[in-house]
Amino acid sequence: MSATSERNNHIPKMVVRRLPKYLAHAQKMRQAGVQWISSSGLADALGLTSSTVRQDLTHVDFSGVSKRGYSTAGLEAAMARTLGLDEDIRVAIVGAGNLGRALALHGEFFSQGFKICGVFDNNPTAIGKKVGQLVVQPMSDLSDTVRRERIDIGIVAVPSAVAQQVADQLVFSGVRGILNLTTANIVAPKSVAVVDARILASLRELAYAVRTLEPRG
Amino acid sequence: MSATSERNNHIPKMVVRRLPKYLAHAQKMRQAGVQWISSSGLADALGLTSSTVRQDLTHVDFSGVSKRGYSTAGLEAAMARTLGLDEDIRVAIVGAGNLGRALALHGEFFSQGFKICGVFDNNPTAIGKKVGQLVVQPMSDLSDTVRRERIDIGIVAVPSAVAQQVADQLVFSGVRGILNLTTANIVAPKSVAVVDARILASLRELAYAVRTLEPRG
DNA sequence: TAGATTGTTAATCGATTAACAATC
DNA sequence: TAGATTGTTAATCGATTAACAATC
Repeated sequence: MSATSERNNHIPKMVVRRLPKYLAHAQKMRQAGVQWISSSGLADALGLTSSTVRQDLTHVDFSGVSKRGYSTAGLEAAMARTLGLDEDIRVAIVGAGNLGRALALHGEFFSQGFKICGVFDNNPTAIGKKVGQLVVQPMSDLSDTVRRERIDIGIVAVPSAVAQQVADQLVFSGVRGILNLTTANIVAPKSVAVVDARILASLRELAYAVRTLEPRG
Repeated sequence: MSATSERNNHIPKMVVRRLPKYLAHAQKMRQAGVQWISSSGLADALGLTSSTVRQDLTHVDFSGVSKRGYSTAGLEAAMARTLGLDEDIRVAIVGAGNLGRALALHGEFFSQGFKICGVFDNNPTAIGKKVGQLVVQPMSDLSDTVRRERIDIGIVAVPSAVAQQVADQLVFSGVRGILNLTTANIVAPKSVAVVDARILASLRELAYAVRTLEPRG
């Protein structure tokens, strides 16, 4: 099966969620000078089984080598290619509060192929202020900037109460994916992908786990 | 089955992940003055099926009412109780960079029962600076503060390269849960729960979705 | 009462694991 | 070659959905 057809085929949701983990680990290993990693090496590092790893990698246009395992550089490249990270992904952040600014300034995104191309806010006191190299723009500029800068993804970093409204504006402006940092549930047309960052939900999950684990000694 | 035994029983992982969503929606509805919500109302709002909603709620010590549905206030309380949010959860943030500071200042956590009790960093230029009401403490203070302040959860907001090392210090200090904001995979003993916030992984998931959705027109 | 909605059981679907032949 | 490790098939496990009797 060719790379193209494999890439267009459906990859199961749970597999797509793990691909970024393989990418991060392959990158780390390669940078540490490690050239080969086995399915069980990956499994141990990521808390999976070697079976899951091998099964997952069948969905990707990349093969291991008997007796040696997977080339770290090859795996890294294959993951990046499959996830669509071989070209830069252009991102806009809506909301210039603490969280929005922190993400805009978070260097790791740059080094991982995400390019922050605009920061937007409706608050007059925020508009015009600098965030790193960028200047906070009013929401009325959103559509024009998304089109001009060919922005793919919008990050919603506003209060939950206005999250849906901001998402609607992002959809209208033509973004193709939305990262939701709020607790609100965002509804979007099927042509726009929505992923929840779930920071507060993760803390709540932890609160549950903390109470459920063996009781405090 | 009593509340206690139900709470101690295993709740499936996917169900625990959805409980925070029910909580957020029930809270929003109650605040909007809505008293009752049906399983299909919840399903529509959260992108689930009504079957999943009813099935999920069987794991919780709370019942709906025929013909009316679920009381928003009762649902909110049951979710908070089940997740262990009926008392405050005490949190420490390690890493006083952009992301760590943003989370420390993020008001929503306070209003949702998470109390930030300490911010730590190893960088001499960060130590002693104020973050909201708190003063950034050196890492050498971590253990004492975790014990004195009875901190339950540590948030890892440091560069990925030192994430495991920081997690080890948190485990040693006695936290019972870790929220990992880095791309590193954190390994901890079974007695400490680890949840990944997956911000970069979420962006990567979106990058995949964006390329896979109908091609750009 | 009649009708809407829950709680529960059974069926389906998808993800994970186990096992092993093929490979280098 | 011998042995380690992949790729793949089949079995198991868990999550979701469908269907409907019980309920108010």
